[in-house]
Amino acid sequence: MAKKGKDTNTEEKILNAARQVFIEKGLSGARMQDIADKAEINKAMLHYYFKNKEMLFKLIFQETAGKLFPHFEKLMDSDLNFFDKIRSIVASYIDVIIQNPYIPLFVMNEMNKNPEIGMKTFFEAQKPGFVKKFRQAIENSIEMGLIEPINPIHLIMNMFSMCAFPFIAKPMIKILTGVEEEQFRNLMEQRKVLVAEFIINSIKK
Amino acid sequence: MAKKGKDTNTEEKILNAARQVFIEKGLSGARMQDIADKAEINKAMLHYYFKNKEMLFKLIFQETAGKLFPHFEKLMDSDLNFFDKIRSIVASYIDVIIQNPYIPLFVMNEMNKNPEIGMKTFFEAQKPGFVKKFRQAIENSIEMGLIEPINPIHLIMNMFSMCAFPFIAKPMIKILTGVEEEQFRNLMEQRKVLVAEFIINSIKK
DNA sequence: GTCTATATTCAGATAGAC
DNA sequence: GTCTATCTGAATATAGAC
Repeated sequence: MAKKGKDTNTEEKILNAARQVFIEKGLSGARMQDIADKAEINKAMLHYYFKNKEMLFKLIFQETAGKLFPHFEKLMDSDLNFFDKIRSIVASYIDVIIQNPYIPLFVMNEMNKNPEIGMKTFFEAQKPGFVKKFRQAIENSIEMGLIEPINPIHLIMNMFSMCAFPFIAKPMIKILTGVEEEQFRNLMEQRKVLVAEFIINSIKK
Repeated sequence: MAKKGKDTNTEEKILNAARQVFIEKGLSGARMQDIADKAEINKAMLHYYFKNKEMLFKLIFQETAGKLFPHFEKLMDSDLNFFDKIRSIVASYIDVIIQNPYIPLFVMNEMNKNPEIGMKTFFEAQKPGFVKKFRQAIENSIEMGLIEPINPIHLIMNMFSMCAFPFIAKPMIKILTGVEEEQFRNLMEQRKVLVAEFIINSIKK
């Protein structure tokens, strides 16, 4: 609570540096030296503050994965109608990813490559209640004749796919379509509205 | 041309082993020793047949990336109507991924992490003509009043997102929804039809 | 808490016999 | 072509002075 600069103390500096390096390079690609350099300290400090590379990684991973499903549960509890809930989730989800574009690939990749590193128990604890609530909302909407019948799991997969995948596939999209950085950003902005309407268009009766 | 077994010669054995290891662990996570073990030879052989790790990786990557967009160009040239083209692409694309479920994550991840390793030029050469043809087909369908106006890039992104992303997110999907391996396979089978209809439902006039 | 120097382990690559 | 043994460099981790 002293200086309150951004990188107040050494621990903060390390965590900030580790976050950048791990998210950019992944666990196996990251180098402790890179983290030390970026934090402007030396390698020995890393081990003073954090037992080893794995511990440091686990911290960063769990912190990062926690950002993946922000306030969706509150959103599901709100009194918005079903379609507006979809609109809100899509918009805020894409917005989160625009702010942190590397997170989806980072999380998905590490979950595939390092299934043991505690992410399973982490998510099982975290298991966002919003999934259950979302499934329920879908089933209700079907019963009420508001939308066409569809397996809720497919609908949820479709939604998150269209939100997250373009960021994962960004390098390929840029090559295949010829869009540049700024146009890509514009496209992602558009998707905050477009994806929701695309979904609603498809399921509404 | 002698034995014609599956792993006839050493080179084949190495390539098969390298393919498995690289796709599972990625470039930075793969170990030459793992490849040698899996190929049932020793490390020295790897360097006898392939200059170094990078060369071997580049080969595997390009071979693998080449599988990503199979015969789509032929398909676009066929005389199927627009909706049936979508149905065909979705079905055959998901089918390819079911056969090779790790490919999307592998390719996307390495393109992000190792943008220099020649994938850019590779895809610019390969640049599947089907994208241009697909865009054209979408624009035609809009002009003909067959479908609602939509930016072709968004439509293409939506389609490939829904096809590929569930495989990338598989570990998370299994945790969040509680589905097991076999149910997951069933879901993916269903998507060969479901995704196309979901899209068509959304855009048809 | 922070640093320099060093230990240790691991991984990629090579030499050289057969 | 194939192997064993070895070299070299890199990366994680630790010891110990300040």
